[in-house]
This record gives sequence, structure tokens and C-alpha cells, in this order.
Amino acid sequence: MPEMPEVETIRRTLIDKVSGRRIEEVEFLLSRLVKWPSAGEFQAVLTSKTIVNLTRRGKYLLFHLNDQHIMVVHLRMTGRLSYALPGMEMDRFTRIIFKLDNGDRLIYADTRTLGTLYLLAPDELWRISGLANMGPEPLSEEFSLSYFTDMLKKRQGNIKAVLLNQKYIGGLGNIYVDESMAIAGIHPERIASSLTNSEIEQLFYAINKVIEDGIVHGGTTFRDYRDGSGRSGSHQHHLAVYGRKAAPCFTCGTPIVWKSVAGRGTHFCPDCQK
DNA sequence: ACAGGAACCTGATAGC
DNA sequence: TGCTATCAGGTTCCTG
Repeated sequence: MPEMPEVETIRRTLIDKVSGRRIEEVEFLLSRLVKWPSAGEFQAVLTSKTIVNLTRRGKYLLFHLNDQHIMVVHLRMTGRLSYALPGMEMDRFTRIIFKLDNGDRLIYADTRTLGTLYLLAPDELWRISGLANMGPEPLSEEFSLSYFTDMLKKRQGNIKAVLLNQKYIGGLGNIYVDESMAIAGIHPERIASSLTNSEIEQLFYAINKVIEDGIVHGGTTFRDYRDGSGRSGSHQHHLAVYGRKAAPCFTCGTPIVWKSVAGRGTHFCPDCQK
């Protein structure tokens, strides 16, 4: 579910609360979400460790611990991380509970249970291929117009598939990809290498703008997404095409088309996007 | 390299 | 009301 703006919002709403907190106990309601090491070892190593920092790379959250280990969390489609005070009602889909030294809890909840957790030593990040092989992120220095241009010129797949591929750009997902293409006026089935320099520049601007706005608005809440304090985002009120199947395009009034592209539900204006 | 589909899961909703 | 089909902010693996 969450894309870079949502994961970044979760990071920002959690960092001050969890930093400096010692994990006293890890309680599993569903231990199979831990992919490395074994659930037992994950629990044993994590217990009594202190969280010293919380960072993000693409859609991954990295909890840095005082012994240099890193707990890596990927929320996939419906994962949620939230900070809970004593007496707060438990999320119905709570899967893992981290009990903290001040009596509060960090809750991992996940409806579809597709999320993944890892506990790694600093030199073990290669174990997560999606993290190790991730491309540059929007809004970063590495994600430059020249990188973007050179990369697209080499790709023969459709632009939608390329933008979703985390090894080329880290952090984009289905919503923000559709929005970026809408803003740039690019049809999702265009072959990436066929884009002109002018189109590439517009798309580059659109991607950065859409991600920046998404962060400013605290993410997009369609159904499951909540930030670290349990609050919804508001970027859903600023979407041009995503979730607007058959509704009139804000620019030309033509009904927004829904079609499966690159294996994902894709929204676009057939008139504005060429 | 790339496309398409399946798999991993559970739940909400639309349609009949 | 109730049953069925479809879809869902992701990623990976397999086949062609």
C-alpha cells in the first residue's frame, strides 16, 4: 500500500517517539512475517536493544539499534506501524507488538499479511535484494534529469512498468506513477525510450512534484493507510486520475479510463495523455 | 529484456 | 439478503 510519501510520513511521525526507547519484549501474533533470521532469533536479538534512529530507503523503514543491528520493515500492501499508549484500542489486524521501556507499544498491523520484517547486521543489507538493488529516489541528488534521461533511453518496456520498477527509481508506486504521467501528459503504454527530451523533462518535474506534494499532505489514504499516530493523509483530495475511473478529466472533461497496464490497475485521460 | 500471469493473503464492494 | 466476481498504495518468481 504505502509508497514513498506514506512511508516517509510514518517515519516522521514515529522517529521522536521511538528514538531512545528500549524494546523490552517482542510479541508475535503472526511470526511468519519475519523473513530473516528465524522468528525466535529475531525476538532474542531485538529484546533489550535500544532504537537509536529511524531512517527510510524507498518504501523500506530502517530501525537502527544500539548494537548496530537494523530492523527493516516493508509494509507491502496493507502494513501499518503505529505508536500506542496504554489503554488504546488494539488494531483488529495487529500481528506483532513491540513493548517499550516506557510502557508504550509499537504496533505492527497488517490486514493482508503480505508485509515483511528483517533483522540484519550492518553488512547484511544484501540479504534484501529489493533494498540492495534500489535505484535513486525522487527529490534526491542522485535522481537527476541526466540519470533519468539516460535510464529511459535504454528501456524498451512501457513507461508505467519502468517507473514502477524499484531498481530504476526507488519509492514510486501505483498511485504516484499514474499521477506523474497524468501531470506530464504521457500515456502509460508509451515505450520509455520513445519519450522526447521535452517529455522526459516534464515527467521528471511531475514525479518530483507529486512526491513532494504527497509528503506535504501526509500521504494518500484510500483505505488502509494511516501514519504513525493513526491519522489519515489528505493527498487523496489532490489526485488527478487515480481512483477516478469514468469521472471527468479536470482539464478536458473526457472520462478517465481504467485499464490494466504492467499488471496494475492504471488510470489516465485518453485525451490529455499521448 | 520484456510481457503476462500466478503467488503470497484478507477484506471491501459492486453486481446480480 | 446472499452469493460471486473483482479489485486492492507491492514484490518476486516462472514461463514464453
